[in-house]
Amino acid sequence: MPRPSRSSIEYLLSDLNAPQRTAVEHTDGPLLVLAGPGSGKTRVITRRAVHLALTVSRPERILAITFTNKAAREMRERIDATGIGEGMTVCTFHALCARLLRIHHERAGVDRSFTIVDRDDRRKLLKEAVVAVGLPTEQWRPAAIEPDISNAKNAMRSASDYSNAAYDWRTRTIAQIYGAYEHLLTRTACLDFDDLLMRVAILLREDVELRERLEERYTHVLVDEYQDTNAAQYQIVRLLTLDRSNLCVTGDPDQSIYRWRGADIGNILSFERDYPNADVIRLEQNYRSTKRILAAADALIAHNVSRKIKSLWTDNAQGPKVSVVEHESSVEEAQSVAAEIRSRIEAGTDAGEIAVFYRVNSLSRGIEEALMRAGIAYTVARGLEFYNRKEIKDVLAYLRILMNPADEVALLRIINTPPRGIGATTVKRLIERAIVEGRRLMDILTDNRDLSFLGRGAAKVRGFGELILSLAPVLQSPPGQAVERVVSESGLRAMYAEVPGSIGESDRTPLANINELASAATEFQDEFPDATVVDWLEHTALLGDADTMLGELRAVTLMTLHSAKGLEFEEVHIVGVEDGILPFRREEEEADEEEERRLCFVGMTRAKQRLTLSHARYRMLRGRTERKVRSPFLDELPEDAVESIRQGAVCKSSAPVPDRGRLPDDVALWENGTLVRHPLHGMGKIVSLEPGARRTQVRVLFQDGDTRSMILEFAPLERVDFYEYDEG
DNA sequence: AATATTCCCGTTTTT
DNA sequence: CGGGAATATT
Repeated sequence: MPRPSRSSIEYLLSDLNAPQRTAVEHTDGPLLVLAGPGSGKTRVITRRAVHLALTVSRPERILAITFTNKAAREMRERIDATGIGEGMTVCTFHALCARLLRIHHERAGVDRSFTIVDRDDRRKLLKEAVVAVGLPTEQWRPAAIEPDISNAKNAMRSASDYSNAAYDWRTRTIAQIYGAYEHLLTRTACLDFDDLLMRVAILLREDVELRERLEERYTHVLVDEYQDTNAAQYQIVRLLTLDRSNLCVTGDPDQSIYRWRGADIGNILSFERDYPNADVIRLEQNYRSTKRILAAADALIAHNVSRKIKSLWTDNAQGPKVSVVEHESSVEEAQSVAAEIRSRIEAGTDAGEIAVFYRVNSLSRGIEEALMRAGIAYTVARGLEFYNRKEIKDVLAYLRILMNPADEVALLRIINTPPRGIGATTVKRLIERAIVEGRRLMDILTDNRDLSFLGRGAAKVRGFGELILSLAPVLQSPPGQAVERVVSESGLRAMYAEVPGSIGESDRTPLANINELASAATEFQDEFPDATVVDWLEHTALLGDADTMLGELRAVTLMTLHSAKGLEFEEVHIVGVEDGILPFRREEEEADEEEERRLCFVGMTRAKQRLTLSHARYRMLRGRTERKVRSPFLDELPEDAVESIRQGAVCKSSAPVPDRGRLPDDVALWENGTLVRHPLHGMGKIVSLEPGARRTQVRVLFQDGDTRSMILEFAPLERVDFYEYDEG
């Protein structure tokens, strides 16, 4: 370990302001860092970790916990860059818990080979639980009960706790389902995301010896985004720092936007009560936004009551006023945003520095259409991501079943994928047999016993059992090779080789995705040479959506206000700032006004230079045009930082948007082989053309060798003549 | 077993 | 309006 040299510590502190420096140099006892947006929080937390490692502790004895993989990775990289991070534990809550449960599975009472199930699988199991309890799944939809059970777990309430506290018909029924669900999880040796936290919280509470051992190991614990911790996470943190209290939490109550997921803003608000001798440091200088943007955001959030007062300030320029724009309709709003973006790009702003935020995903469609028409490249950061793709889940299911033979969800997923003639009836018989004999489904398949009760299906099932047995050794090989073998020997590769790939914006074929998964596994094994398949599976299970979406494309980014947290852009447009949308309100329900205000605050503070909030008088929602009223939040913004505009002004002053939303007149002449030019991809040739009701899907082979599919009505394609093509 | 059709439902989603 | 899932159809 390098000695704490004077120069390296000087270096750590050199570019920090006074409160940042105090936070970094603080070494003993509880510390709360209230960090406003853009105040250099990540810098502080990483420097602090390194500083501790250099002075009063050692890297191996420091634990830094984040919420997202992205944050963990970022912190890890920054720490590594100092050369002093080796051996430090930097990970997400969930990764930490998964690791602890894997190591201490016996004490925790979980199967050593447990599988971590994602939301889809959880819903499948929930559905099965509803059926098991004998209730109709239409009335007790898994998606509707899921939050109840998830919240219960986040609050560390077991099925029996829940049952005891049940107060009406609905909660009593859910208690039953919860019980059945837990039973299923145990039988299939699965844990959901919430279990990871709850189990560890309980383990630490009950197992004093283990708790003491862990606290002994980690002299200092750092927790990022503390405002988003739930009860289980609170317990874990608390129990890890019970004696020493060397706990540093950073966060911002004003950016707590996950209450609906169990986050308890009270955890950060009452930190000083929980840790009476806590020091509190406020990071109030903002390095991101202009004075006006900050003033507007600050005035908005000042309307909240449950918060800790901060006085945000910045040395940055005054900047242009924040625009509040009223439009007649949502269509005009979208067009106006597109026009504004276009002129900003023409003026030299990098498209990747521009973002459009909205409260609900359904608002993205209109924006997308307008951007398409204007020929502006964009990406939508949406929920459906890589690891949720069917083909990916198929591959992973094979590995899961090899690791955890009790994993019925995985087994049922692949028993007939690729199709091997094992139909619904056969599966049903197998399940019945498993229940009757009280054995695992998998054992019946692989025990090589009499399968004659299956009739015609017997041979197929036996074949499948043999396939699984023959694949078993891949668990011993490195992840990359394991994936490779599974993909080829299961027949998945052959199966997906024939699928042409989904039509739509994504040009990735399932096969390409599978290959990418294989290379991801190989990369993983290169990075961690000792890693097993089990390690890699765990890694993938804990990898979220947000991790894959961050493409470094030079495109305008569209995303929800929630996913905007932690990011920053030169120019931000927030659309649909209307009562009922932001703040969001459901019928018969009250809006959580303070949380919605925080959400708006988060969105506004993402902007560095320019910020526009817009609303429309009429908006098409769920196929109906609704009358909309501007959000009350808009009236909370200070007049001197804001400029209110009625739709006309902006639209007229900016250049008209070229309307590409129509087919070219000579579309009848467009056919396979037609030569085209695309502003981004250059010359190409149409290789397929499928007219649809509203859209004509074309695939174009470009000169760079790539084939891309696009919508003829919207794509900025130009027809070119043969001789031009030769020259180009 | 794969495809067509109808029906239902509708926030946000770090892991 | 549009996606997903459950059902109907060949």
